[in-house]
Amino acid sequence: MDSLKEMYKSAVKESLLAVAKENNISVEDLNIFIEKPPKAELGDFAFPMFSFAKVFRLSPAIIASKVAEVINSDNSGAIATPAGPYVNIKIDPSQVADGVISRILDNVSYGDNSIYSNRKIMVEFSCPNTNKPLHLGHLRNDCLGESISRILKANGADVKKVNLINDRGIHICKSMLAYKEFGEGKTPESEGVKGDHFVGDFYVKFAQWAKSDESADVRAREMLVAWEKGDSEIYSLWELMNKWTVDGIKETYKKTGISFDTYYYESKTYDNGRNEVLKGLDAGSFYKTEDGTVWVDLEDIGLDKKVLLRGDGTTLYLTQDIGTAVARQEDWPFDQLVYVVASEQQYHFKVLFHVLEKLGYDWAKNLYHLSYGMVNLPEGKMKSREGTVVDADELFDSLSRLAREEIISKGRESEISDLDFTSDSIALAALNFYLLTVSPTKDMIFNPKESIAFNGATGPYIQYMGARINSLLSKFVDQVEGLKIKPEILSSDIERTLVAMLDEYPEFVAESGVQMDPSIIANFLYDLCKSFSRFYHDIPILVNDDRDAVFTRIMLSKAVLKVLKHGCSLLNIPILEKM
RNA sequence: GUACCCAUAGCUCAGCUGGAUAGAGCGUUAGAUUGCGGAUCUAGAGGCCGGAGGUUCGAAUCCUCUUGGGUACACCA
Repeated sequence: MDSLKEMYKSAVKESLLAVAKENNISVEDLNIFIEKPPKAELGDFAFPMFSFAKVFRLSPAIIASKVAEVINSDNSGAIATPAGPYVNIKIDPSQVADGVISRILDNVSYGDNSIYSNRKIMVEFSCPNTNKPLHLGHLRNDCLGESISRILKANGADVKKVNLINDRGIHICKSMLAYKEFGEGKTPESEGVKGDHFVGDFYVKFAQWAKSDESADVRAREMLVAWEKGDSEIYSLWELMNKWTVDGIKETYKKTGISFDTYYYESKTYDNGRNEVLKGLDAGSFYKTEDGTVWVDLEDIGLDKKVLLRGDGTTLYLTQDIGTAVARQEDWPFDQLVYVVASEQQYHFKVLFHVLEKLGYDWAKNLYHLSYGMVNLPEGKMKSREGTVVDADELFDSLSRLAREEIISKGRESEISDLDFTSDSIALAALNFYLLTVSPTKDMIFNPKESIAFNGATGPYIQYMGARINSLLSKFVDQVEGLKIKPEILSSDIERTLVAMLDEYPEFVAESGVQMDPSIIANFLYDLCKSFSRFYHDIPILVNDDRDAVFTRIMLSKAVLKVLKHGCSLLNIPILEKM
C-alpha cells in the first residue's frame, strides 16, 4: 500500500488532469509539489498551484478551488480545502487511520526499505591513534559512523563497518620511550588505570620531558627507525602498549554502543601501499626525483605535487591509505566505501581518490568522504596544549552520574531494577542525540551542561516519551478480544498529525540514507515525541467508557512507540521501559 | 596567496529539489496537574535569515560580488 502522501499526490494529479480536460488544455507532465501547511488545522498536506497557472491560463486560486472540488467528489479518504493558491488536504482518519496503524503494527520492520538492496557499502570510522584515549571529537565520529551504518542498513544495504587502527608512527614511539624512561615496569593492571589512559599519560609525560630535553625527540625518531627494522625488544613493547590502548578504547566502544565488523591496522597495510605506489611508478603514473622520492603530479585536478614515498623508501600517511583501500576492495569488493573523517582532511581524500584512480582502479569513483565539522566548546576550541580536550570516558561517566542523581532525586530509584544500566543508557541518549541532531557538515558547539539537560530537545526527553508509552501500554490490561480500532475517533488535529507523521516516517529513513545525515531522523523523532506529548497531555487515553476508543488510542500509541524504537535504534539511542 | 566549508531570535540549532504570517530548544514572562510518569504541556515577548546586486509572479533557499569566521594547501598523522 502506498503512503498517504503518494495517494494524495496522485489524487491531486488526477484532479488537475480532469480540470485540464474540462478546459480543453493538453498537459504533459505535471510536477506535483507537496508541502506542509503552516498550521495543523488547515490540513496535513498542502499543494501549491502556482506553477500550473501558466499552462492552465487560470489563476492559482481558481485552479485550487476546482481541484479541491474534484477531489471532494471522489470518495478518496481526503478532505480538500482550497486556500488561496493552495489546495490543503486533511486526511480523513475514519478512512485511513486504521490502515496506517495496522501497516505499522503488522510489519516487523516498518521504516526499513530497499533502496540500497544488493549494494555493498563499507563504512570506515573512528580510526584512533594508539597513543592516547578517545576525546569528544572521536565521539562525534563514532556516533556518526555507527548511525550512518545503521541507516544504510535500514535502507537495504549490505553494510560492513571497519576501523583502522593507527598503530604505527612517531606518536606511539613517544609513549613507548616515555614508558621506558619513567614507567618503572608499571602496568594498567598494577595501577588500576584503563589501558588507553595509562598509555596516554606517558604521551603527556613525553611532551613535558621533550620541552626540557632536546634529546627526547631525537631518541623517539631513532626508535621509529628501529621499529621499522624490526628490533625485537622495541617490537614487543610496541605490541604490549598497543594492546593496552586498544583494549581500553574497545571498552569505550562497548560502553557507547559502537562496534566493528573488521579491524584494519596501519602496521599491516602500509607495506601494501608502498607496493601500489611502486606499481604506479612502473606504469608511469608517478615520477621519481634524483633523491629517490616518488611524487604524483596533481595538476589535472588543479592541485600541486605530492610525495608518495620518501627517498629512503619509507611510507607516508597517504601511502598507507592507498594500501588499505586496495586491501579492502580485495577483502570485500564493495560498491561504495564511505570514509567518516573530519572536514580538515578534505584535501587528503581528494588526493587519495585521485591517486587510486591514477593507479587504474575503477572503483576509486565509489569512494566517498563523509566530511563532518569540528566539535568546539562554549569556551572555544579544544586545544591539547591548553588541556581543554574533553576526554570521552570522563564525559560519559559524568553524564551517567548526573543521570543517576536525577533518578534518585526524582525518587524513582525503587522503580528501576538496574541503576547503572539505566543511567548509562540515559547518558548515551544524551550524548548521541546532542551530537547527531546537528547536520554533519557543520561545525558545532558541544555544551556539556545542555547535553545533560533533561528537558528540551534532548535524548532523555525522547527516552522519557518512550518510557511513558511503555508505562501506558502496561496499564492497558484489558482483554483485547472483541475490541476494535475505531478510526473515526482520531479526529482531533493532534491525532491526525500523529497518523500523518507515522505514515511519513519511512521517507525520513530513506532521505537520511541518501543524504547520509542522521540529523534528519533525530529531528523527526523529536517532532514525533513533541506531538505525542501533546496528544498525551490533551486527551485522556485510558480513561474512557468507550473501550474501543481506549483500544484505538492504545494502538496509536503502540505505533508511535514502534516508530520511536526503530528511529532510536538508528541513532544508537536506547529506549527504556522505565527510567 | 589559492581552494573548500559556514553565516537564520540573546545562546544552540532546524528550514535550503524557490512558494502561505521564517520554526524549535535553552533562557525569559505568564499560565495548566481530581487524567494515564510535571523529566510534561500551553501562551507571550524576541528576526531587514551577514551585506549588496541579479534571476523570478514569488528568494532564507538559486546566481554574482562583498564582509566576517573556520579549515586545508608537510618527505606529520
